[in-house]
Amino acid sequence: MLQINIIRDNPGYIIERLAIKNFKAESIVENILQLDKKRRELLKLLDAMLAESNRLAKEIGVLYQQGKADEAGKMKARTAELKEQSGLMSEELDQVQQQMQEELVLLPNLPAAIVPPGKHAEDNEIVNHGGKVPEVDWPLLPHWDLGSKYGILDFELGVKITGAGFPLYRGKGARLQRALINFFLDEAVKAGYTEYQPPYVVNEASAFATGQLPDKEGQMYFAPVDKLYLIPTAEVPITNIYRDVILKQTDFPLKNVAYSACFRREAGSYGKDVRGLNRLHQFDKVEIVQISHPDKSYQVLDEMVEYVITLLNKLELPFRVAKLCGGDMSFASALTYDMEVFAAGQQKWLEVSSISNFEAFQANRMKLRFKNEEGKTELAHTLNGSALALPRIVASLLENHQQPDGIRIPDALVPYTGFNFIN
RNA sequence: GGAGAGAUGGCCGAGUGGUCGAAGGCGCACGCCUGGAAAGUGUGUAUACUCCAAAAGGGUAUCAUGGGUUCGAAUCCCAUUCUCUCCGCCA
Repeated sequence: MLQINIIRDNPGYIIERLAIKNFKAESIVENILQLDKKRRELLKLLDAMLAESNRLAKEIGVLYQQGKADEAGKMKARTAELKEQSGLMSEELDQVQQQMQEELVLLPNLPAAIVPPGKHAEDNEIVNHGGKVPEVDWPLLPHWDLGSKYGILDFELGVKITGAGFPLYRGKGARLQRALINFFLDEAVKAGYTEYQPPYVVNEASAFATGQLPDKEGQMYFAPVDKLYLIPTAEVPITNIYRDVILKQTDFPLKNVAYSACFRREAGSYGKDVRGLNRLHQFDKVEIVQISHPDKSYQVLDEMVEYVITLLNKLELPFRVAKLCGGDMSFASALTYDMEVFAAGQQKWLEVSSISNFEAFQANRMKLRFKNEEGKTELAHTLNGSALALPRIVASLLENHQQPDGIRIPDALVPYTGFNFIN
């Protein structure tokens, strides 16, 4: 959520910047400014009324103490009148404030200055790449074929037990999952992140704070009896640690990492993009979250991208890094880098991590602040990214490291798997 | 699930209708003291919105949350949520 004072001070700038995200903000900004003006007018009147009310109440108290009950009684008429008026006015104010809030949550975050203009993924800028795409003279299989060939992945069984998008991992396939989770967590801890084990279900307030509610409600699994949501990412519980918190400057940088299963309904997904492990309803992910001083957040973002690159290098996967264009960025992000790995069996690039700086956008919504040099409270910046999401990493690992007679495990992972070949 | 007790500032804790945004203590910040530190001592120390060109200063709201009674609520009433204790159940 954008801060109202920024909109008030420079509405033209907001409209201009949001155009980079192909978002037409004119009418919303106009509505917000009007509502804000109305709100402040009402607030001024209401406060004056309440102030008078408070003053009279005190005077009446003094009169009673002095035994002047009849004088006090006369003043009560005025307070009753004030009470009725202020009641009506505060209802009106609530309404205006709610309307303003509804408009405010419609505005996406402003893109950072270096975000390239553009409409689609094709307009993204590739800013880095590495690793080698395998060149072999035998046919490379997609991971779903490799999965059944070596008995490590079972999609049909998942359909029987739960439904599409809930595969089972078996034998070395299951052990590979466990190894990757531990590998990612250990690497993050070595890089200075604090490990957390969060709840997998969250309440409404948490889902709202990270922006899943109200508009992405349909994307989450929901347990109505207890009004709890299954998390779509560990970002939700981990970022919510800091909801309604005022940090000290010395708390920065806050670096957290968490493994969790992630649950996504993926309503509306279909077709070839959802084949195999490419898109699932339940998957494993290790997520990194940083809370940063506003002056440092872009430095932190670069650091996070560099960190994920080291992971991809250790897994010996061909990758590329894209700086997202305005049109491809998410609602809350100010700058996003997508990390993609090449899946040689499908001949496709798969997104395995999306690392974003949200600046103060999330922090504003969940009131995450810190005391700055002058002792004033100021919004902190939040950042997060996958490091990494397992299914597409597994897909790419299987497809790129396949041999005619099995699948090679990269050296960095062997201490975690306990084996170096799947056949 | 049943019965009972409770929820006050960063923390502990006082406060049962007015002078209470809230005693006292701890913590923290700054100063004094000291060669330096500790101890001691003094001062300060919630958040949001808003008025004012800004600073200074003022107003309003907030004692779990929402509603009610009252001229006036941290204090009384109702509902909700959460915590603790005991009983039951249980990996």
